[in-house]
Amino acid sequence: MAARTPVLDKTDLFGTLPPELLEQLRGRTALARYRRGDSIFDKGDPATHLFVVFSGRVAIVAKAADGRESVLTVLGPGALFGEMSMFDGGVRSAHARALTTVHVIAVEFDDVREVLATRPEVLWAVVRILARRLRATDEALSDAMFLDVTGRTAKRLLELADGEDDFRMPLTQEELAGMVGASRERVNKAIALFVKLGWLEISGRSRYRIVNREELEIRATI
Amino acid sequence: MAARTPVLDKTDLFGTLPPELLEQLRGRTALARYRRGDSIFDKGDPATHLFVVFSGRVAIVAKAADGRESVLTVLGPGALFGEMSMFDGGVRSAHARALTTVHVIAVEFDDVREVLATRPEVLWAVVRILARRLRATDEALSDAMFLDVTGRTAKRLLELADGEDDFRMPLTQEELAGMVGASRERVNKAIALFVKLGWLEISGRSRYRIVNREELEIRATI
DNA sequence: TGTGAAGTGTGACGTAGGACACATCGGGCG
DNA sequence: CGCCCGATGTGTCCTACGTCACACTTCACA
Repeated sequence: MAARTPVLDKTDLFGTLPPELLEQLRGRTALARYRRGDSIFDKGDPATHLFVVFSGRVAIVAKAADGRESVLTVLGPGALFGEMSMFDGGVRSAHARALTTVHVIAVEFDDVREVLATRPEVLWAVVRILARRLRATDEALSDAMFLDVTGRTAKRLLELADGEDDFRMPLTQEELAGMVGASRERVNKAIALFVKLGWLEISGRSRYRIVNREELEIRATI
Repeated sequence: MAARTPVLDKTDLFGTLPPELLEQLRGRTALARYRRGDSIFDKGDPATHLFVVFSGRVAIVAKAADGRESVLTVLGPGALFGEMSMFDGGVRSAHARALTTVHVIAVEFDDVREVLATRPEVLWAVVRILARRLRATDEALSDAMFLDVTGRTAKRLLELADGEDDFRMPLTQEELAGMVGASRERVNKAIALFVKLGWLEISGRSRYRIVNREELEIRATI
């Protein structure tokens, strides 16, 4: 897996690093592989590494006492995760789980800290990442307050489509429901509605096609 | 208002600054005063300053298209706000409103950027602040998914009490409802329930007293 | 010290969405 | 190639919560 660097240096965090530092860091990374459903870390675990998704999809998940789950984000190649505990707690604040077969690059906190100590201006990248994420969460919170399940489902679908019209749904409806903050059945009915309205088409189990993006976007606003 | 520095240097952000830089910064700050209900900034406004609460309480508010409001946070003396747009957008992403008569210290982004350019390690403080806030928002999001209105009300009450048993409610029930993400009437009924159960006492319009913190905490978890 | 507007308390009723129960479908593995 | 299990689709019923409607309280200010 020698082609690891191209992913690392397209990362928001490490992309700004001067080549020699990036090279130094690369020498210390490890590549790990997980299958669908595997836990990468659990809430409460002591944290020592941050991760960059190399291939596949990872979900960050919060769990309620009674076992219900809420998917906070879905991450694809290039995305950084697990870095939060480097800055505050030291223990993981949520669960990370493989949604597909994934390869993740693991970097030790200490190695990153070393780089940050040498080049504190790299912290600008960290700050930008956190700020962006904070906005996203704030928006999700507003959505939870202001939109109904159908609206939230439309919104999450558009997010997962990621600008494409044809896309592969990386989540089961159960997991999507966790993201939307509703029951699986409700979300299913919302999707069925979009199909009936002719805004969305589904073929096979996970090939989705957005037919009327306009209307979906409007429904995601009201 | 010469006593401005003591507040500034107890701030997470500026507290770590070496005295001479703090002094330099202090010379460039402005103090502004707002009355209850005044807007400090609105969503979409171009942003040029960050603020530190000197006295009083400030609410950060999201607004829906139809006018409904959700209070994202309530901030007291020493709290930093309005700094987000320094790191990404450049426009304000939410509304800030005075809950009481407040004094805020305003600092120009450019002045802060200057300090950060000289001392990039101050960014550690920024990162810590953002990380903490991100956790808080993530938790609020989980709460919105997993807890019922009564549970969320209990939780927000405990937060607003801020560790004290006797406290002054800085919000109207309307605003508290915005924080909880429910209707004013429901929240009122939740509070009435806590009073009936003997967990809480209310005197006057806004003097609250937590009688049974234990039970409230349990109810805020289920 | 009285008065009104803003804030609070509480019931009646309607509805979005959760829980449950099942039918059906699809694709991965033997 | 077929079998089986997890994922999806859909109806029925029930509950938590929103909306509306109105009485009561507080306190700011005249």
